[in-house]
Amino acid sequence: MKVAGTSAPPETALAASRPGLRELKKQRTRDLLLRSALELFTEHGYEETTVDDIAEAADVSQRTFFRYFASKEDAAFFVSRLAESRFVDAVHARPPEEAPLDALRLALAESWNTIGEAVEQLVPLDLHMRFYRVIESTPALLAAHLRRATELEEEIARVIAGREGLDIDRDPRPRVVVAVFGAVMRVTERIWSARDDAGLAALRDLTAAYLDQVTPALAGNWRRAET
Amino acid sequence: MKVAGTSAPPETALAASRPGLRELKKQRTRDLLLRSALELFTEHGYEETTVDDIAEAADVSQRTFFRYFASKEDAAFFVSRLAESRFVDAVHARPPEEAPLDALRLALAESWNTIGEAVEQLVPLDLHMRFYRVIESTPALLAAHLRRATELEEEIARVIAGREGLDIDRDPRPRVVVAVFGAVMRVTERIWSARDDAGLAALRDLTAAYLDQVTPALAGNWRRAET
DNA sequence: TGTCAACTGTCAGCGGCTGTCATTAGCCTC
DNA sequence: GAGGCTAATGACAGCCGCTGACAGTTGACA
Repeated sequence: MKVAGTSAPPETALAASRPGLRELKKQRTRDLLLRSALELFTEHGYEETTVDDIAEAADVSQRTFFRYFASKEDAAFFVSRLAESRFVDAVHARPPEEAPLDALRLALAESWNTIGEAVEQLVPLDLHMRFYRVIESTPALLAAHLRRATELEEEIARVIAGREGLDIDRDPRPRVVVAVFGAVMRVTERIWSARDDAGLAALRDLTAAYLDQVTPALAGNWRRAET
Repeated sequence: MKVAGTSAPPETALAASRPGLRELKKQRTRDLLLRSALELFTEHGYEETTVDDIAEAADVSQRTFFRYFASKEDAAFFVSRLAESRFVDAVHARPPEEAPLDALRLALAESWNTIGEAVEQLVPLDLHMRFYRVIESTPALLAAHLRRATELEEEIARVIAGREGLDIDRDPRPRVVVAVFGAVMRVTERIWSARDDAGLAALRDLTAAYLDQVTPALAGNWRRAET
C-alpha cells in the first residue's frame, strides 16, 4: 500500500478503490466470518459459540479468524463500531448555536436512517438488532459494550467542548452532559431489549421519549408535580 | 463473636458465628490471596499478573485460588463489592421525604467514612485506592467495573422507585436519575484517577463538586450564563 | 513466467478456568 | 484419644481464547 504513482495502477491513498481479486476475497472472507459469527451468537449464544465454530462456518482456520478480528469480542462489535461513527459524524454536523443537549438529541434523531443503511451493507439489519439482546444478556459482552460506550462518550465530549470553546480538562460540563446523555441511552437500550418489539423504530421512539424526561426527572420532588 | 448459650457450640443458622480453626484458616487464606492479588496488580499490572503468581504468593495451588474466587476479576472487585453494599445501606437509610437526587447525594456523603472503615478491615485503604487507578487503565477491568456499576444502579433504582411508590417498569424516572447520578460518579472517578492526588478525601470533594453541577450543565446555553 | 508479497494453515504454547480424584486435616463422637 | 466423617487442598488433565513461528499457497506485477 501507499505505492505512489507514475504510470500504471493509481492506488491512491483511497481505501478499497480498485478491488482486485485479492482485496475482494479478503472482504468476502471477513463478511462471511462476521455474518457467521453474529448468526451463531444469536442462535446459540455468545459464550457457547467457540471461535473454532465461527471459523469452521466460514471455512477458514481459527488462526485466520484472528487475522481479521483482534478477538471474538472484536468481531461481535464490528457492526456497532460502524453505527457509532455515523452518530459521531452527525454530532459534528450540528449547527454550533444549538445547546449541547439539543445537539446530541437532534444528531441522534437524524442518524437513525443513516445507521440503518450502513449496517445493512454489512449484515441484515434484523440480525444486528437481535444481537443487541445477546449483548444485553451476556455479562462479558455487556461489559465490553459499556466500556466502548464510555470511550465513545469521551470522544463526543471533546466535540462538545470544542463547540463551546471549553477546555475539557478544566470544565467538567462537557463530560457531564455527554455522560448523562449516554446514561439515558443505556437505560433505553436496556428496557428496549427486554421488550418483545425489538425493532429499530421502537428503539428510536423510546429514546426520544426518555430523553425528554431527563430534566424533569432530575428536578425536585416527583410526588408534587406529576406527569 | 456471639458465643452465647449453654455449653458446647450453638452453631445456629447464623453465619461465621464461632470461628473454629477451619473457618479461621479459610478466612486467612482468602485474605492473603486477596491482598497478594491487589499488591501484584498494583505493582505489575493486572494483565501481567498470572493467577499462578497470586497463588504462589499466597502459598496455595492455583486450583485453590479458584475455589475462593470465581475468577481473577472476582478477586479484583472483592473489596469494591463491600464498599458498594455500604452505600446501598446508606440509601436505604435516607428519610423518604427527600427528593431522589438529594437522597443519593446525601447517602454518598454519609457513607465515605463507613466505606473507608469497612475496606480497612480487609486490605490497607491506600492499596485499594491505588488499585482504582489500575482499574481505570486496564480495559478489561474498566469494562467489568462499568458492568458492575450498572448492576448497582439497577439495585438502587429499585430502592428509589420503592421510596416514591413507583413501578420501575412503568415509570423510567427512577432508572434515569440513578443513571445520571452514576454517570457523574464515573466521570468523577475518571478525572480523579488521572490526578496525582488519588486519596479518598480528594475523591469525596470532587464528587460533591461535580454533583452540584449536574442540573446547571443540562440546562440550555452555557455561553450565556457563565458560572 | 518467474519473482515477490500477501494470505493462509498447522503446530506449539500460554493463561484463565473447570472437572475429577486422591490426599490431607479439622471436627465430632464414642 | 482413636476412629470415622467431611471440608479443604493439591495434582492432573483438558477446554477455550489468543499468539508467535514457520511453511505452503496464491494473487500481483514486471
